[in-house]
Amino acid sequence: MSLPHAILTALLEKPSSGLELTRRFDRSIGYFWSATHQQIYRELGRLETEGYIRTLPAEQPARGQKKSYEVLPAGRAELARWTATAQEPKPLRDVMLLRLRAAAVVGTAGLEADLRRHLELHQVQLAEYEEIQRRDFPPGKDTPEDRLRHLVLRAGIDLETFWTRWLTHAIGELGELPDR
Amino acid sequence: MSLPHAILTALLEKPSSGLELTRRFDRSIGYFWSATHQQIYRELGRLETEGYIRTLPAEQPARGQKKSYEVLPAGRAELARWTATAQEPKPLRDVMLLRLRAAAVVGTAGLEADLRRHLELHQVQLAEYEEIQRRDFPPGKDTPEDRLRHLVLRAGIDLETFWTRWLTHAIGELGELPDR
DNA sequence: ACGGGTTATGCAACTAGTTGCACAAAGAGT
DNA sequence: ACTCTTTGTGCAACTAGTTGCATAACCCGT
Repeated sequence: MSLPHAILTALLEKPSSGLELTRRFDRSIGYFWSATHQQIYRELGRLETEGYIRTLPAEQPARGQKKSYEVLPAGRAELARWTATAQEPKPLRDVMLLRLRAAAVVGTAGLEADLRRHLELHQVQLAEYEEIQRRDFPPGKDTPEDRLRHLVLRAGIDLETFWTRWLTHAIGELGELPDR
Repeated sequence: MSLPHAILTALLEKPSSGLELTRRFDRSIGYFWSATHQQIYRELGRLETEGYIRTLPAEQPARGQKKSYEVLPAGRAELARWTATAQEPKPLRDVMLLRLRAAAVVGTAGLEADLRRHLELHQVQLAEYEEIQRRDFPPGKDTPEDRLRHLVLRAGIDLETFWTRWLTHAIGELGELPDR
């Protein structure tokens, strides 16, 4: 149950409309907590009725009818509470690993092509993260906020590095196996 | 939609009853695809009506009434088809990363303790994987099946290694930050 | 033979996330 | 003026996973 908290975080970083949030959930926050616009609109509605957020007084009343939201004190308190609450790490759940395990019993036919495709996707993602790191975290930037956000980015970089290495290794192993 | 395929894989490795499957989903397969017994029983029912598995002719008819299932040819074919089908990697979704990002706006109070707790959990998991590696994959074992399963285990080991390193680093960074 | 734990199976309700579609307004091209 | 695309908002239905509970049999000590 973390989507509301992801939205509160995003809105605290910058008050936004539903669509703006959707855009930011396609990058930035979305890199580790993705959400579709439908989820976001639904959740904005809930957060509003719970008194955690409110619509910003519209500058142009109902013209292009873009509704912007901001976080209320209760919302900030709830986010702080949630952040400090212990949570269980959710167990790994990965389809590719399952497919490899299945391949051990039904054969590896068709697997290698998709391993290569995934490798490329992860390489692209890694490059994107590294670009963000260059752009947003040059040596000087280290306010506490920067450090925390950089930490999160580094997790992304290290994870993508892990996947590219592992997939490269897996493709190598698969090549040595007799086809079945 | 991978649970049925996880079950087919498990049943091909060894025909089992619902409870035996549940046990194996607490280790082994469960390390990368977890499931509760309720999910498993429900799915066994579906797989049976679809003609992918069948109950083994009971040795003692309805005594302790333990029902064992085995995979039918159609089930094996379906698993092979699924294994060869390209799939999109699902985007990362991690609560701890989200909490760090939230901490950048509402403060880090209460975070460090849970980071330490997670570090310990990941260290335990890593040790468990390494034990399995020692036990199940000594140098000689390298039939194709072994190599594939070892590959999966290594992904687990490398992932846990990543998390322990990253969490250690994160705890260090947090220590340097002024409390808020 | 009786109460208490363990083994084994399963239903029902709930929650979170996904998919598919709908609709209205604004701007852009003809 | 009039279709066409884009922007922005949102509902409804579906799917997968989780939680809570129910049931029955067997096993064990008293």
